[in-house]
Amino acid sequence: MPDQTLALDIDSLEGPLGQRVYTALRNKILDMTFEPGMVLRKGALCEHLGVSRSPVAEALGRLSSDGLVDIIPQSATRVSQFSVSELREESFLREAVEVAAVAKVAKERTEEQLTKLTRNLRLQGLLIDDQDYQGFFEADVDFHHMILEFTGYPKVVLAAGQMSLQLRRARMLLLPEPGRPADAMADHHAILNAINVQDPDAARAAMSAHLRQLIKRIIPLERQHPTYFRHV
Amino acid sequence: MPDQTLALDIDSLEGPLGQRVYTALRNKILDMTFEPGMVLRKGALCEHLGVSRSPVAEALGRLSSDGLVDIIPQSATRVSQFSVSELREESFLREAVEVAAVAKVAKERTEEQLTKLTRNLRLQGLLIDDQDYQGFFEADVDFHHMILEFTGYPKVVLAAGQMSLQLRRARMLLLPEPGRPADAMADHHAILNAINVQDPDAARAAMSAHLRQLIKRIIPLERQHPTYFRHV
DNA sequence: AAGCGTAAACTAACATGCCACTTAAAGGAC
DNA sequence: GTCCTTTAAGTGGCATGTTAGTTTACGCTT
Repeated sequence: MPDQTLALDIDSLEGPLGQRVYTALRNKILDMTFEPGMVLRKGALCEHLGVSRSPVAEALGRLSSDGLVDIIPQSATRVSQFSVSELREESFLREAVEVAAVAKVAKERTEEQLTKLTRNLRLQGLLIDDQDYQGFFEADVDFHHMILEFTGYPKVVLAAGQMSLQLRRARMLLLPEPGRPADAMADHHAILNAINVQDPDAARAAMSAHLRQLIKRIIPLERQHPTYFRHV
Repeated sequence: MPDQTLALDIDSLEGPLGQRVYTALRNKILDMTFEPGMVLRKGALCEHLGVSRSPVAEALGRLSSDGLVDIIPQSATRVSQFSVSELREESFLREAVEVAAVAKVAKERTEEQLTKLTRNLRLQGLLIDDQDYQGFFEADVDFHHMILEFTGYPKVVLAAGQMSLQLRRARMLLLPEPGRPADAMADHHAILNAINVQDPDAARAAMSAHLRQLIKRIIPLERQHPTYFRHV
């Protein structure tokens, strides 16, 4: 397939060029369109996007500090591969932050926040009934996002997203398993219940147990997609 | 004082120019040599450092994504000011990560790790006896750093440092208080004791209580240094 | 004297040229 | 056929020219 253009990076975004290039590349990497290990040729990117090397270099630099790209000094730059240890670390960090967040939300939750979470959980049930697993996935993401938001700490939301980028990317490789959405929803129910009765410790425990399911399912991916992983 | 050269940024560092400029500026900002609100003139920096605009622009870009400088789009770039809400958020994040870290360490600590922490705590006592508060400050930082390291998660150490940069900077404004080092050491003793007896919950509680002291002391700084704070 | 409009000075952002270094493949020697 | 050498392509890093936008300050008008 000599057509390596792999879908067009559109400049329908807004902001400075460097920002737009960064966002476009980031999205492609996070949704696994750009596969781990793929070489990013700077010249080709410049030509394909119709911009000069400056914004591309800036974007690649930021992606590098995000850990999404490995820059080999005078040689090449490629989409970073997964490493099990790195995914474990991100899982640890994500759990630390989300557990602390849910505890705070459980303590201070308002009725409105409770209503929104309850509504989301009911939606999850409907989507499972309809077997709309893509929709459930999005509702799942929303559920966690709402809890982070309800801390009232906008920077916490950003930090949580930033510190688990590899995890987010690896999650795209997970295949749908039969009973999984229902199990996840049961976890969510336990979390919401703890928030409802304002029991921070129960919320912590429920969130912790829930998040540990993800890394357990991600670890075996190394055997299924060996080329996506770095075997150090 | 027209001598705005404010101490020379030395190129005694190693690595690429951009990295050196970044590190030099970062250090100056973190140790409060460059005060919050100060305008960073790119041209002056280039001339003073004897480098071109490229590495300086790269360094400022990285500092901007670190939140240490504010770049006003086609106008100027200045050292970022503190904001109480931002400091609260960083304190929350730091507590989330360090509490999770100390719980893990308490569960899995080795004898060697215990020995190193114990040795550090004894050093803290000696430094307090000698009234070497600068030395105590460094031992304090080491103590927390060691706990993060002992998780075995190198990325956690980096993330913890990266997410509390403003906190680290604001801490420089704190004036030495008479009984404070002794109190801090008592907290450290409680933390170490929980690690010793491998009680994760006690370690969590002790670390949490300890870290909440810092933000309590930082909040009042807004009244003492109003020009350093952003009053949104 | 006060208010307004204009122009000059500064900036960030982007484009481009250059160089030193790494890498890999092509070609020659054995 | 194998090994070594060399050469060409690609890259990161730095310098510099150009452009567009913002701010400031000066001077003109009223």
